[in-house]
This record gives sequence, structure tokens and C-alpha cells, in this order.
Amino acid sequence: MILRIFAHGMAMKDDKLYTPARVALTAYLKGKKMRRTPERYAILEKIFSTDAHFHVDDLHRKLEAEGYHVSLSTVYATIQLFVEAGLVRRHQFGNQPAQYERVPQGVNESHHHLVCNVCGRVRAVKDPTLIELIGNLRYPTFKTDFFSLYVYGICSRCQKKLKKEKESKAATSTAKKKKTQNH
Amino acid sequence: MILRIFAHGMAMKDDKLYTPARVALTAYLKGKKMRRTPERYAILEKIFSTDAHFHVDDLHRKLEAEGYHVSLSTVYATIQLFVEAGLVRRHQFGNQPAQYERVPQGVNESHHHLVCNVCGRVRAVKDPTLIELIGNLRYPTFKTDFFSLYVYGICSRCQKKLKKEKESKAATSTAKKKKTQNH
DNA sequence: CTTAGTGCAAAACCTTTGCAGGTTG
DNA sequence: CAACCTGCAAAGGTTTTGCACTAAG
Repeated sequence: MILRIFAHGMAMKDDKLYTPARVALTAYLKGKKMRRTPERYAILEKIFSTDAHFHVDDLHRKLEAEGYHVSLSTVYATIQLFVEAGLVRRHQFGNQPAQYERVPQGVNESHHHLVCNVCGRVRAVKDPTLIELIGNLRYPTFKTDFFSLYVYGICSRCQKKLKKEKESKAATSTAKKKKTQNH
Repeated sequence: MILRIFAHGMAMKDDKLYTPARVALTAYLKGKKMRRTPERYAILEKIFSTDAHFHVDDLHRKLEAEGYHVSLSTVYATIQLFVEAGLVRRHQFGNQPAQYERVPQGVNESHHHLVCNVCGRVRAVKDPTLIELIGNLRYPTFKTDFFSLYVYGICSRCQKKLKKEKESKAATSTAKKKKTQNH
């Protein structure tokens, strides 16, 4: 019980995000005549009070760690519900397991993703001009909902690492050559 | 044996795609001192002589159907190799299983994807201006390799279907209301 | 001949499903 | 108090792995 209150306190800082999401969820559930269960709101709060991106079982673990027990299946089902309700979006970068993020509000929060092909790290990049441009595209027979832009490449960290490896490899190969010549 | 020859004949029409891919694979394998096995070339040929998009086990089934036996694990390993070699690209639309496609050659073949949130169908759309624009984006510390743009929404087919359902539902509800009023 | 690559079967992984029991409206 | 939702365990589908054998260089 203390844990729950404490956890709630911790999340206060981000209530600006959670509050409208909670209102939206309530409206959605009422509209669909679905039940407003404590689990759904607890999961929603967790999503809207932590990092924008999350993995299903990280979220589950966090909830459990706070002393809030929900089954993993409920977490899966609930996230699926949130996706259908337009509160959460699913991403799958490269061959990584699925990630989710809360739906960005407006052009200012919208972003695209830089994905490192080596380490898999994902960086969100804001580019309002680009977002607006792509968001304004229209297709004759297709009713657009949203879009995802993933830019794949190599992050700075991995570039450095690869450079180092290359250098040490080159050194080894030079050494080998010398050795061969010396024979 | 006859099957193999026949299959090869069938694929002739797309050799314009396969030939440069084969050359590229050979160069890649030589560079990495990896082996040029018949399996790798057979899988590459199949990829470059059928639809641009494919699922791993469809590809495997097609090879088997032609009488060319490769294990599923080899198909997985080989596709992964092709991805690393820059010959094939991986896609994962919504919550569907992974799809792959051969890497588009130049701006003219490049495209983005419209994905239906209802039926999951994917449509490739060419938009050279857009592709060029996104392709020219540069990031200070990130070395871009390629990008994927997925536009999610509802395809025309599903729009029609949903419209029909709505209409028939509205009719039912009207009927119900009348019945209630009659009580 | 050395060892990477293959085939097969089993395991791992993430996600969904079936069913019994609890909770919402 | 009906039916929806949850929890649990088991199954599902896809992808990876371990190991013995084959074949490329």
C-alpha cells in the first residue's frame, strides 16, 4: 500500500501527460462500452510517467517492482487496446523485439528515429518541417492515420568502436607482414 | 534435375536483377573470405526472380516446391547474410511477421509503404521527390545507411467494408429503436 | 585437409489463447 | 448478476542454437 502511494508520488511530475491520456482512455472505453479497470489505468499511468519508449516486459517488470501485480497477458492485451485507442504506437526496429511509445502530441512532440545497425540503439529526432511535409501527403484511395520514419545507420559510438578495431587490425596485419618478411 | 533446369528457365526473365546481385554477393563473400555455396546463390536467385516482398517461409516453400532442398535454418542464416551484405532489407509492418525485399536500385526503384491497419495489406508507393529529400538528410554524429518510411492507415477495400458494416449496423439500431418505441 | 556452412532437431523467444475465477456496470 | 476482464498455464509461431556431417578453398 505504501509502495503504491509512493509510486504515485514519483509519477506526479509527469501527470501533465497522464491526465489527458486518462481522460482519453475513459472516453474510449465508455464509447466502446468496455470496462474501466484499475489495471488499465495503472498500466496507462506507468506508460505516461516513464520513458517515451518501452518494451512490454520492461513495463511489466516495473509494475511488479512497484508492488503492483498485473499478469503479462494483461499487459499485452492492454497495450494492444491502447494502440487501438490511438494512445500508444508500436515500433519494430531492425530485428529487435517490439517497442512501444506514447503517441506524440502535435508536430512539436512528433519525431522520427535513428536506429544503429550495430548496437541497436534508437535515437528520437525532432524535425517539424519534415514531419509536417510527410504528414501532409495524401493518397487517393488510402486514408492515412499516421506514419513512421526509421533512419538506419551507424551511431557515433559504434563508428568510433569500429574505427578503433580497424586500426588495431591494420596494426596486427602490418606486424604479421614484417614477421613474414623477417623470415 | 529436370525441375531445376525448368525452374532456372522460369527465372530467366528477371536475370537482369539477379546478375548484378550475384556479382555483388560474390564480391562480398570474397571480401569477407566466406564460402560461395550453391545454397547462397540459389536463395539469392529466388529472391531476385520473384516478388519484391517475401516472407522467409514462403521463400523456403518455393525453393522446396521447385525441388531445391534447403533447410529453413539455412534460409534464415542466408537472408541475414544478405541483409548484412546490403542486398536485402528487412521490414516489419505493424504486428505482422517480418518481410524482406531486395534493396531498391537507385531513386527510381526506391519507394515507401502504405500499410493497412485493418487487413495488413502493404502497398509500395514511388515518390522520387520525397525519397530524395529524406535521403539527403544528414545528421552530425550518425552515419546514415538507408531509411524506411511506413504510412499506416486504412486501404480503400477496408474503407468500403467498414462503411457497409456501419450502414447495416445503423439500420439494425434504427429497427431496434422503433421496436422499443412500439412497446 | 581444415573449418565454414549445412541439415536436423531441439530450444528459446515473444506473443496469444483457453479456461477458471473475480470484478465491473 | 451477467459478461467482461484478469491471471495462470499452456500452446502458438517464428527465429536461433547445438551438434554431427558435408563440402569449399
